[in-house]
Amino acid sequence: MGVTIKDVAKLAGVSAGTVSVVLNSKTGVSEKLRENVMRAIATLNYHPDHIARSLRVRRTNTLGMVLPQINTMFFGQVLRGAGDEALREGYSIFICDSNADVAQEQRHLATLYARRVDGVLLASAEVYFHRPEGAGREIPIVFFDRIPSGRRGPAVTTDNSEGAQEATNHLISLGHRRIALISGPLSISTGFERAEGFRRAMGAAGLPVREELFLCGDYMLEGGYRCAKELLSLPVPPTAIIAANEEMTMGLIQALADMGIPCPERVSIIGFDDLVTGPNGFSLATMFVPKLTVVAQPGYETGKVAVRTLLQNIGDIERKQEQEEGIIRLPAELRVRGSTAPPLR
Amino acid sequence: MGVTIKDVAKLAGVSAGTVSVVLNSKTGVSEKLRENVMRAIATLNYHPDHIARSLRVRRTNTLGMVLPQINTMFFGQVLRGAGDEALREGYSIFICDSNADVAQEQRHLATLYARRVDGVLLASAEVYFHRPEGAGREIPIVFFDRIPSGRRGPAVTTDNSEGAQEATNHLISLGHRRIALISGPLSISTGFERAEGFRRAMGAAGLPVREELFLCGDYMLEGGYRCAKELLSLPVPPTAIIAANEEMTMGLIQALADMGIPCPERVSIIGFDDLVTGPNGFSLATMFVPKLTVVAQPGYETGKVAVRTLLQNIGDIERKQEQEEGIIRLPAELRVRGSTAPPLR
DNA sequence: TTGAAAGCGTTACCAG
DNA sequence: CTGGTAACGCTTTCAA
Repeated sequence: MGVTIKDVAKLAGVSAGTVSVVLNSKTGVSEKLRENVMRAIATLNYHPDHIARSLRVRRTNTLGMVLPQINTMFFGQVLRGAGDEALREGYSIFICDSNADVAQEQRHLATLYARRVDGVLLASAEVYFHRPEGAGREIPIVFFDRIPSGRRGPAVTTDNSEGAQEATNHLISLGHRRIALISGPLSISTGFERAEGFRRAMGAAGLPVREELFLCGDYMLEGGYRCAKELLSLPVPPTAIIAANEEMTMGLIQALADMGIPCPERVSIIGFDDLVTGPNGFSLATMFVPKLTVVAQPGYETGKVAVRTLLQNIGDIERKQEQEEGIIRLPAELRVRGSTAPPLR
Repeated sequence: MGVTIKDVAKLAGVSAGTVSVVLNSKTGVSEKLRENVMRAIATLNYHPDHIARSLRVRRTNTLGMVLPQINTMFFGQVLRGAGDEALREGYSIFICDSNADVAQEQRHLATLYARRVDGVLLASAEVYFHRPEGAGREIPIVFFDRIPSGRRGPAVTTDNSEGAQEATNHLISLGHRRIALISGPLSISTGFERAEGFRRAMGAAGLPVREELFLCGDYMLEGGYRCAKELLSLPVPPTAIIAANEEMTMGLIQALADMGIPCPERVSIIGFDDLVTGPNGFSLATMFVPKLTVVAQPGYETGKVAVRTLLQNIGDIERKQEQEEGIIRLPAELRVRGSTAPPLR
């Protein structure tokens, strides 16, 4: 069926090796020969077999990406950034949704390894990362968003601590003192760091972090909803609430609506992530009433930088150079909108 | 570096071919031999090379998916459905964002063909589809969401006409007569079909489709915004507006907000697509004020069915059977919420 | 039931 | 600068 390099060689009256040289090296071929070969390629409509090439050169120009949730706005942005950068560099990406499940993540990783991807982008469901069982070979990994302990390799994430601090400081400067955090799991790096930024800002302002105002959610909508209800049912409820990720922010808003608590009059809220959708960077946070004050994460940039870092490391390994191992923290940005206001009285 | 099938064979004291048989056929191997080989595999930590295997068997267990916009709620759902189904069947998916650009789509398709994917899932940016230039081989394609004319091969999409009819009928039954449509491009099948459903419902009710109330947008937020403003600035504005996709719905809502027009008091609105995010099927449409009445599309199911159909066709080709060529229309569902109400007076 | 050998479509090495 | 030949790691005949 398929037309191979040999067919081209035959038609052009040269050897297969020569065709390969024409195809792969810019130089070292007489102009006449090159034209000859190119014509044969065109008439036969030849397309090199990427699989055969991969087998031979031991490089697939393929990346694997596994993340805990494919259809959220944040990861949607990451996907775009990663895809754009990969395309630019001639790489394709296998995208795998682990469903935040460790077993599924392992399964995906095993598949990716078997497929000989050149590198992996990983937002791991695991708290402590061990390389996939029996990978055989070492494949460069770049962690993004959440960074498991025990990792080896570079990571790119948002400056979560700084972002949470800014959010908290904003509330403090508005005059809030009873500020609550619906935190993510402290076992996940982003959850821990955001909690830590919150604590630091509170501490710096001489405000106590009351136990009943510091609730750990699970990064899921339902958890955020539950925590919000708990907070708002307190004898003395908080005057401001920060939710530590996009889904819990929705839960929080729903709880407010269900309980009929006006925002920002009775309680100010800040979400994490700007709920950006579509290619033009439109924020859904502006469609809520009131418009949501948020800490925006640079999702697109995260994907882009993660791919760039991974490609860099792949290159370094080939050149047997030292690889990057550090954590790259992309800046978060507080976007003040209508959901935050000074507390009553 | 990597441990190969030969290493396993050597350790187990058999030939490479035998190891392959043990690995790939359930039967025809003595129990003792099998155990022997398996032990060798375990101790060596051997993992078959998927690339080499693909080259030999001329099948990659890989699918390509190209879509015009990766980070929208609708396609996010499709991605999940497709990914889940592919995983179940042992396939991996290359996901490619064409950015709704024909040239980029062609580029992606060429890459996918070179990589010898077993099949392609395509939400095409092209109105008239031609197979990618010089694909060499015929690869099965399943179209999803939008269906270009000139296609060959099956397609799965929402029952757009029916969905638009239901939406229109709902408004009519509420008493609306001046109903406007912010349509998608009529060159795109989904746009055309939704417009057609709208027309049909209006016709059946004996209502005219006024020219000034039938605007063609571009499926983008800005376009929806512009159309909405135009409609609402009319001397006699419509009492109800339907927007034909998710981004134009946002544009419509924004226009309403900017112009300070109360919904549903002064104008009722219906969006297309339910803005579902996350794994639990949570609809963002419920977070707007008022909650949005929408025509929901079964995005997850679309992805799932598309993959299933594609795999079916791949199998049929191998068995040299006739392949499916029809259009599968998944039902749309009207979800009535707060943004639709009877017109004033 | 098992082994040997011939490819799958490339690229890389080594002669000429 | 070009051609032949040997891999790459696997599966699949075909014999034994």
